[in-house]
Amino acid sequence: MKANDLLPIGDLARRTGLSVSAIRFYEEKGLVEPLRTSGNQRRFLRSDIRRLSFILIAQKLGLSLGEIEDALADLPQGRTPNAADWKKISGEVRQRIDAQIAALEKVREDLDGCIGCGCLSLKKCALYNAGDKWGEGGVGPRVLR
Amino acid sequence: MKANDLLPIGDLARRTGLSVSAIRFYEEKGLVEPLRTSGNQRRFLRSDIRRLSFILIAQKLGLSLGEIEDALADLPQGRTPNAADWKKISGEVRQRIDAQIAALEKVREDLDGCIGCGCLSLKKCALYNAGDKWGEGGVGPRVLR
DNA sequence: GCTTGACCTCAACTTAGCTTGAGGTTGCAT
DNA sequence: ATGCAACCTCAAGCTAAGTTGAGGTCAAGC
Repeated sequence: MKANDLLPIGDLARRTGLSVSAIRFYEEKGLVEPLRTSGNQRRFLRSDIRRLSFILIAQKLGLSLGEIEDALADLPQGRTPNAADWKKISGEVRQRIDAQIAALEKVREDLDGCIGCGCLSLKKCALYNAGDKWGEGGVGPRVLR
Repeated sequence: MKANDLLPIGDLARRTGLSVSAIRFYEEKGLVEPLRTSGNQRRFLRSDIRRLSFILIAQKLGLSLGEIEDALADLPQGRTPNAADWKKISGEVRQRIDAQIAALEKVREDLDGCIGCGCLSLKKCALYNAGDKWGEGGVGPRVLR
């Protein structure tokens, strides 16, 4: 087998499907903390493959990199995370999925009501009012501050 | 009752919860096409309230403004859309919701499998591979071109 | 008929999440 | 020992979806 398990950034990119620049960007954001060779090249742990895969998955669930960082804060960067570690943060993700599904089902229900009435006519419309609730986490017009 | 049903932009903003600047931005994008007074001020049809509400809803389902424009292309800009019009495009949205729910259920299922094995370890991992499927429409690392 | 709040345009700025490019260095295979 | 692909940093650019501000105009009520 290979002498040690440290991966250069290109390998990690190939194995995660991420671009090299994206991985460097994630490092900048503190999501991964690779080691460095004496010549300053990044060397990643095998466990970083999981870490990055997790980032991809969490992103697709709509979490921002900041939120992902928080979630990953529980995972020790030095130690290869074990099943219990993953179970914990996967559990958090699972809750998020459940919440999203529930929200979507609510929308669908409201929309079905609206299809009948052709409304979408504000104030009195369930869909419209629901909108303000499931707005958290959506895109929508930005309200700064 | 009021002489005619043309609304200035501020009224529309108040009634949709959007900001004035956002509505102007949507016009720029071709999502609404208000009339103009002789003095060049925008005047919106009542039906634009629905139109904008629909935009808000569709956005929260993760559609981009471009996709929303496509969906709305079926709605005539001059004529007040009727129940059948709305039914048609609401139907499209409903399908989208269904698809999203199904995708999330798939992820949840896979994640449950992964919690057991603590994997997330690529290639062989269902979650990882699923990722590439439900990636369409997600955020994720940008791949241009 | 004047005032004043609502409206107008246009340009520049914002945030997230990256990509691209320039210019230079490393490290593995031969 | 050397070639060259893969790596490095840093700055600038990009997209989406708006916001903010400057400087100016409109229109409705008194």
